[in-house]
Amino acid sequence: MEIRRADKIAETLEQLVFAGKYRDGERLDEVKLAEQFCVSRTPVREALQVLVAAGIAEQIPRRGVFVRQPGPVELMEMFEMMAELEASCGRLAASRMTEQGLQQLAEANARCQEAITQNDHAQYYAENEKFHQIIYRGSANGYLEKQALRLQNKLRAYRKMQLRFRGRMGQSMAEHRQIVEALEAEDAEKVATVLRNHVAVQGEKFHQLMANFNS
Amino acid sequence: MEIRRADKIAETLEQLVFAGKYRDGERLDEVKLAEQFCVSRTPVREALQVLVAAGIAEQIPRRGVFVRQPGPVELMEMFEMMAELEASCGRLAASRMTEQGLQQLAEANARCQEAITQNDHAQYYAENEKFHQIIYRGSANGYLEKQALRLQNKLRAYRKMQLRFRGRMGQSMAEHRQIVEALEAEDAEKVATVLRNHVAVQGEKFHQLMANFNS
DNA sequence: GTCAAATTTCTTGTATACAATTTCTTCCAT
DNA sequence: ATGGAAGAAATTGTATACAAGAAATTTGAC
Repeated sequence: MEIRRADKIAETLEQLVFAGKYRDGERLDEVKLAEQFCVSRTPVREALQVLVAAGIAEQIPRRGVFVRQPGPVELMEMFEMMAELEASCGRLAASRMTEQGLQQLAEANARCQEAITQNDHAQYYAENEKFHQIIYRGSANGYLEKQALRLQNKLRAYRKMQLRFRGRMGQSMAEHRQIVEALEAEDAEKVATVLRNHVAVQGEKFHQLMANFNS
Repeated sequence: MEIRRADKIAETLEQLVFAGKYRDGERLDEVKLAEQFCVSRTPVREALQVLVAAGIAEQIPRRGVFVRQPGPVELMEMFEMMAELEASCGRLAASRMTEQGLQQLAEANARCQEAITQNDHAQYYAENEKFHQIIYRGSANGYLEKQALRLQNKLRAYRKMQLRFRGRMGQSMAEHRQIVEALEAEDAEKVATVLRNHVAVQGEKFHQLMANFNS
């Protein structure tokens, strides 16, 4: 798989954009990138098409493609949608999660806890993501799972910032336990509510402010 | 906008695939399409990239791109996600919908009713879609709105089948009124629940069957 | 000196040529 | 006949060449 150079370039560019290597509105020069990757313009152009289709960049005909970093409003919107998606996954998982899935959740939670006691942020992020991914999987809806994974990936860089707050990791763990309890009790509404709040955190109020401001 | 021939080709191909012009797994021949569209392979290839990125087709390196029509399982999954997205939109709209939005809903509903009395299916479909789109908009979350519109578009062809059942239009209208009432009462949970059931219809039970079957 | 029109340069979009790999066909041995 | 290897044909991926439009620069008029 992936003998195509264009795919590798697309992946690399995507990571670079997510890593904030390019500013919002910055033009992605085909010839420069071609030189940089030691290929012709053709595979570069195909890679750019992928970025455009993914909403990472915008194409203006006869002008070029420009990276599109989400502003604060769009970011809040994305977080809010993430919260809703997770709530949906949780609701469905409540009645569909297998015994095995619940066990995986417990294990992931244990590893989260361990990361906290060792104060290993990077490890916590990784295990926290896995915890949520298990819930996506638990929805037994492959399409929903895929969309949730996509958005989780898009928000990764920003989620890290948000979790730097003191004590957030500890509170997050407590919420994880609540989530697992609700899943074990198969209480769909509670799972959804707790998960939504867990992900949204301060997003809701911020967004309402924005919405009122715009309308 | 859209001076690029590749974009026009992508749009056309997308419509053709949605219209069921291509079977699942069918290969999209670059040279044939190039002839068909009277262009070289280059714009055709760019168009195919777009389809692949949109999940409409799949690319196997050095083999070609093949259309990927959703099977019954994936379709149910998509319908389920649509129901969840609509529920999310409705929940958020409950507290954010403007007076103007509510009025637009009433108008759309009136046009739906008129289409029913005239037994104009096509018109009903169109107005029904608008009704839901107003709710997406009402979520005051542009990102969520966009995703909802995307999925609505993807499911259009299949939704039409589903609504052919006798009496479905009438029941659908009754549910619409329930939704508007709940929105006016700003009862977020009720809006979400009614909308979810409105969209899901028979999907839930079918899917649980599948989920149990697979695990 | 400033503004505008024209020309030049640069960039994107498309066509074509070539390379690399896969698939199909043919031919031969068993 | 069947199975496999070798070669031919076809198809994708990439490079390069060309065309068309946009941006930049120059030139000229006032």
